[in-house]
Amino acid sequence: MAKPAPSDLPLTEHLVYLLAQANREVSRQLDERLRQEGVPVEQWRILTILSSGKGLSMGELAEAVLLNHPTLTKMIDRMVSEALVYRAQDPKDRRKVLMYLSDRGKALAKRLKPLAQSHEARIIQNYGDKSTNELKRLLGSLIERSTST
Amino acid sequence: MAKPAPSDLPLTEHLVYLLAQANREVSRQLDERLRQEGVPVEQWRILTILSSGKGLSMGELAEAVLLNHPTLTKMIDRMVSEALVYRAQDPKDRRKVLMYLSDRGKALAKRLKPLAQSHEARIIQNYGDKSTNELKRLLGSLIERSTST
DNA sequence: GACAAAATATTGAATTTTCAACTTTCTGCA
DNA sequence: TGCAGAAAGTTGAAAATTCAATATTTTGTC
Repeated sequence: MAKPAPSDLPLTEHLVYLLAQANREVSRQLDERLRQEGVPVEQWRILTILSSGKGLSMGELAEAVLLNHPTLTKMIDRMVSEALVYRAQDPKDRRKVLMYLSDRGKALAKRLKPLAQSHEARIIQNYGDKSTNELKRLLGSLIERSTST
Repeated sequence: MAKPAPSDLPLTEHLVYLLAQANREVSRQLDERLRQEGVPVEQWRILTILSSGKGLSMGELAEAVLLNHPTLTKMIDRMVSEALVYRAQDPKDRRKVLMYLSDRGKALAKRLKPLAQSHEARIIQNYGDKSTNELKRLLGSLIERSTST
């Protein structure tokens, strides 16, 4: 038998472990860059997604930035107190809160963009354009299958 | 130009985002299974890696299970109080602490094994053997490049 | 139209994680 | 040998996250 039975899979060969390890490492590298602006990766995601200018509800935002609702609420509280974002009530559905970037938030998002860009570029440079794209493709389709089922 | 400049990359196409998303989703699925034994994913990693029987120092363990030192110390404190693991001083280097599984820990690790195995099997079943292996290969080599530089 | 159930977001308490500082032991070198 | 600095692990306080419970608004149904 060439491959060990799945039950004998060492920790480091589980997909769930490899994903955690790769995520940790790559996030840490981005974090290092963002640190010069004092922004954690989660806030970078929030700032980036809100950059489109379209107001997002807390629910949509939580989903998009991969945070649970209460965690997001508190992170947004912090960002509001730093005047990076603001809340507005959705006129169509008054249960909803729509989030927008303030001018300060927009300016910060703009400063962050080249940092994230150079991070991505560095990965591509080290790892290869082809591998990177193939990896992204596989991750995308894994996510698609996972979140639907 | 077929591809947008990297600076225009939407959030969801950044590698760092795709990794976070895939990790979150796959970890959540494993977590669901482990929940029946009341074990968080991090403790599953600890129990699994210590299953070999070889004592690991806190430093080695932290590295292996992707946790910072103080976080690991406190998680081990909890596991010690549940009598799943125990500490022993390394006779070769008295600064070091070697961690081992107790009988209770070994029994728990044994019960967890099929849960993790069936999780992995389910991914392979949904996603395909070929894609899964290719994804693992790419993640492995990304990690290799990332952690060395 | 009224009311039960669902959807949205927040809150407060408890748990967990992180950061910086500390203790102990070991290593290298004068 | 003795001592300065490095390595390993822990600790306490502060910060962040999570869970369960709550408040408000909307939806669907009779």
